[in-house]
Amino acid sequence: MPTLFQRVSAAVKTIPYGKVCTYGQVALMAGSPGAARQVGWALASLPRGTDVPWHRVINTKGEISLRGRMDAADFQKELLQSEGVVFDENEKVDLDVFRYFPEITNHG
DNA sequence: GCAGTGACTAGTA
DNA sequence: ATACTAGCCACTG
Repeated sequence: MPTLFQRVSAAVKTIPYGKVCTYGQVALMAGSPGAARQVGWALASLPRGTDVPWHRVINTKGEISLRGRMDAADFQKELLQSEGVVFDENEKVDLDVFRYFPEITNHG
């Protein structure tokens, strides 16, 4: 059984280019619905230059949630914009357009 | 084991 | 819309 860190990493890697996902959604993908906080912990624990597209993970409000890491938040925003993600004047993402659901169903 | 903390989320006022 | 509260799970001291 891989660690949460590994599961989160794998889940985030499934987010395609130009799409974003919420912490809760990633937690669900990782097999721990409700463990959105742990997703943040796992992403914060990611190394620099990782293969994990951590920047495609935002909160349920469509905002970049990085607390105490505004520099990283700006970096994430730039990365997303680089992928074609558009931000509101409030620096929010239109989740209705960008939120990505990788066939998360309970019947499987 | 207990208490504190955290890149979260949903509910209530 | 903002502020406060409760729940969540894993790491750290």
